[in-house]
Amino acid sequence: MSEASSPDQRIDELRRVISEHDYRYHVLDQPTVADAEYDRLLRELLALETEHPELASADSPTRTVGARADTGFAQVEHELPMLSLANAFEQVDQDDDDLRFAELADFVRRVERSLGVDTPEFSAEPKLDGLAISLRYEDGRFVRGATRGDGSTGEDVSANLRTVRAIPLRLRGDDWPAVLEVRGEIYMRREDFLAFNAGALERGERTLANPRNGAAGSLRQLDPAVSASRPLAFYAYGVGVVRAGELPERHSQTLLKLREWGLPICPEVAVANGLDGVIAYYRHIGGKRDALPYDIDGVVFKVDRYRQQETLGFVARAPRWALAQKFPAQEEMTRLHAIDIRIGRTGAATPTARLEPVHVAGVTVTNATLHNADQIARLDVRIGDTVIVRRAGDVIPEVVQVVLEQRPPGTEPWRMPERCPVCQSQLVRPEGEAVWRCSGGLYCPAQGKEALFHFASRRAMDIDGLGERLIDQMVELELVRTPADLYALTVADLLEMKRRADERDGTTPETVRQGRVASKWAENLVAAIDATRPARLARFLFALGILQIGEETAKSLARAFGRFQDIASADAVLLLSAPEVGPKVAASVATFFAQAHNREVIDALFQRGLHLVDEGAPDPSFVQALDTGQLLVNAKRVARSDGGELFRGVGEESLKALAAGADDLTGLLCVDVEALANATGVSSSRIDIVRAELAADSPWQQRLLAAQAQVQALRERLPTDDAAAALPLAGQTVVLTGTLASMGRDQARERLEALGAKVARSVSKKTRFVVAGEAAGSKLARATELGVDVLDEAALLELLARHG
DNA sequence: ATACCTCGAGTTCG
DNA sequence: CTCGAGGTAT
Repeated sequence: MSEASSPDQRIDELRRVISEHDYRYHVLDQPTVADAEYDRLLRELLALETEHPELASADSPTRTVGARADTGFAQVEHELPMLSLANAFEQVDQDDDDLRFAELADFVRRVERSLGVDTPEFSAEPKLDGLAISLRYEDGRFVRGATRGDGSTGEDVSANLRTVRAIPLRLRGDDWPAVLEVRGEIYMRREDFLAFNAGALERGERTLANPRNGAAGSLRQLDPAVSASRPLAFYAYGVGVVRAGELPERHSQTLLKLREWGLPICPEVAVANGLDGVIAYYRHIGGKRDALPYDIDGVVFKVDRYRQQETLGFVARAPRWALAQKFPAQEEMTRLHAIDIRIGRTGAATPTARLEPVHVAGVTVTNATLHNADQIARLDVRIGDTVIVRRAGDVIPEVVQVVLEQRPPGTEPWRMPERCPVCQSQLVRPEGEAVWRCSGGLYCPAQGKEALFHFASRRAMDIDGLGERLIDQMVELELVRTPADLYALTVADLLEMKRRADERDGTTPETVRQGRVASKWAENLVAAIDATRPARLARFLFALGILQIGEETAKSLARAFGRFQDIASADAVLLLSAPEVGPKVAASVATFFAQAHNREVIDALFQRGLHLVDEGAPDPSFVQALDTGQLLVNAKRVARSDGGELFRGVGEESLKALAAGADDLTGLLCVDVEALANATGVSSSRIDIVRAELAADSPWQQRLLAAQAQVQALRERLPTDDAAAALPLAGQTVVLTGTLASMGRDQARERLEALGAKVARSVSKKTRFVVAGEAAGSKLARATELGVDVLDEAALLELLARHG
């Protein structure tokens, strides 16, 4: 590169070199210069062009941004319409390939029959999730680019397309047709999309919803400078109008030609033979879908030979020689019609989006959770919005984002209603919590129903046949209000209820019209309820639906106390010492049993024959830890969580030392301060504080004395012989994942728990081992990652057998 | 105080 | 499965 060259020579040379680098980067995917060097060349060219405006050129690789379009885009009629492809969907839940790919198989068979060919050849390529465009080249120069529009008329977005580096402004070589229309897809690489959004977030600008929207939105910018700032990419996948004889005989060869001319072609394109070939290709691309640097929504198959394409022709507007085989979509856009409030068992008010039905990942989605009011505010979801719905990870649909461009005018931010939609009670949000709750409690039918449903559910009392519909009817016809009412039901009650429900709904079942009465279901239900009368303590505790008490905590309480009555009457100060129980949980339990209406329901249950079959002795280590010192410590924690303060300035160590020095509470109240101070090393001023707060008829004195009596009662119930052999898996945490052939997960869990193991839900480094069945997923991966032992089903069975 | 680790609770569709 | 929050270990 000579220093002496004139500006126009240097400009020519730079343009040539930069174009070559663009080609190597975008088409060959083999860059030969570092980004910095490329940028330097580009800057030099830009400087020269600015300095010598007379040497400017529309197809300079600087892609100097064109003028802003004020009035929108000109309409462009496509000389040859841009086709839409027939879509085929994989039938999920089908093992047989012929059924899974029924539409694809039909397509291939139709092609075979029409052509009289045995194994037709298809050009196969991924279907990029972007925006289809058409580029027009005249004498090798880019003259115009347009969106697909409705297929026959699109919008002229030439100025924006000129800023896309992957689109050549001049074709390479010299054997191109005088007029060439290239069809292809504008898209955004995932990586570029993420980087762009990260940058936008930093600059406080609006982020793009997803790569597809990013590509489409960027092209429709009136100001090309905005397009230029977006990381757009392009792949060509076909041609529009060309004169006969100017192209090869096959589509796949045309793509190679386009590549020679400098147009980027997706490297995944291939030729597939017959049905087996196209299915294999679909699988191949599906398998590397996540590894591809861009989003795709399927693959496209086109009959490769143009001659054969002509024979097949068109149906309506879709070619009979091409088919798009779609992957199950992971994200879709749809309209949000309304936001409903659901009231859960605990009164939690959960907003739910009611959506225009849309296919996502193989199912039709009509509802999606919005979690809570904060989430709605964060997304700024409004009624009437177009939203993007995703089935994340597994199954549960969620609203990911609002498409602001499509927001109808006149919308307002959504607000949580003031009253419960079911019982009209005030909705309140406890301080520091994210959820709003209906304050109606059991008065609220929604909460009552949910409480009943929970009571009857499989993991609680497991009342077979008592489902949501039946509970709805029972509550609405005022047959049942609380779980206790279930145990008073008779077959006659149920039949009467059914009759009234049918009457109310105006439905008369076939059996009634025939003058018969179907009563089997009612007999079964009464029997199912009766079967739950002998109940297990932990399940019953869980079934009561105490806030914060799930299965695990219920088990922990059951094990620690051994007897229902001792839990129901326990002070929070005792509860706090049970494993996994802290101040919040302890308060929740104590409050529940302090409520008169809860006690009434429980009494009624016992009166109607419910009894606990597995009550036993309390857990020795739990009871032993509950000495006077621990009671004082617990009292201090309980007081603090109530927002108060007890034994201010006296630490836990000091409290324990004092209790130890004074034997018990009574001793602590009577003993000589000086002597105690000497014996324990706790300052007499601290002892005074403790004693002042435990003064006669102070509430805490009453309470702690009662608590001490409760502990004493537990002590008396401790097992006399300590021969209770240690369980083989005591203290070990294990995790189950995947499907076991020989037993259900619940059964495996019970058997492991019977050996003393704790069966947790997630894997951590504290997990002793993971049992991995068939189709184990992320938990197995995590176990491997953390180096946790993994047992297969055979090893589990062996372990269970070894320990009886 | 902080960093895990678990649990509780709510969730959709067929 | 995910989120939030409670509990415990450090």
